[in-house]
Amino acid sequence: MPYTLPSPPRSEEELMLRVRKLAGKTFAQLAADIDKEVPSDQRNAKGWLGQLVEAYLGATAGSRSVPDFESIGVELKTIPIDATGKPTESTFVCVTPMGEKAGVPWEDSPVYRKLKRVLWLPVQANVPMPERRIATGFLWTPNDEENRLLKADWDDLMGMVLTGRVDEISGHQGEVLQIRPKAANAAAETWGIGVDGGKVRTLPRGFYLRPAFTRAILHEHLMVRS
DNA sequence: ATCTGATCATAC
DNA sequence: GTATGATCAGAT
Repeated sequence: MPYTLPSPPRSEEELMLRVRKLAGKTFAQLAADIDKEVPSDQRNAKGWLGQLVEAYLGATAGSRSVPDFESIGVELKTIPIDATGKPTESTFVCVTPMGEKAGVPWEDSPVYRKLKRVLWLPVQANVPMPERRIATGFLWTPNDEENRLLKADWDDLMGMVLTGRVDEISGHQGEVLQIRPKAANAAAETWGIGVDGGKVRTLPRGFYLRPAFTRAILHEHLMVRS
């Protein structure tokens, strides 16, 4: 029986019913279910996996700046994990604000809002796309400690952005949250803040969660090895 | 083996 | 260019 693409979930419970149906499936199976083709070269289809899962679960946000499941305020994050359950990649959160929004307090920050309620969906990494399996997804809200760590990094990093030192930021900074390039290529430019407080052209960047942080989240919620 | 900086696709 | 979805690949 073919799977019909669902309307947006009306509750977290409804969403998690769909998530449970995904557990254990391969992307070959999932793609066949909803009549899509697995791309032959994932170097040219980096976002395909996430977009397929969005369609399957009834996400509607597209490229708009709203949660994937807008009506229930849930953000979907697929996360690649190796055979031991460790994330193999960092997790993109949002673009680093460098305009008027750069100075907002943590509770009003795009990082805080994005991570307020997340559906984590681990996906097997390091195997060909058709064979990659989806694991058990779970809902997450940062606990007090996680929130404290995130806020500390936000404050530190945005302090540099606000004082015109964005070009001095490297991916080494930040305990759980880092700032790295997020652009079509290294020649891309956006407006940032200069040392004199004026506007300067600079490379667009984004906030990413370090793998060690997401690994801890997975271990809190799932039974995984090492 | 891990991490940072760079990159790919698509919609608007 | 900005937003969404991420992974690639060279450096360490």
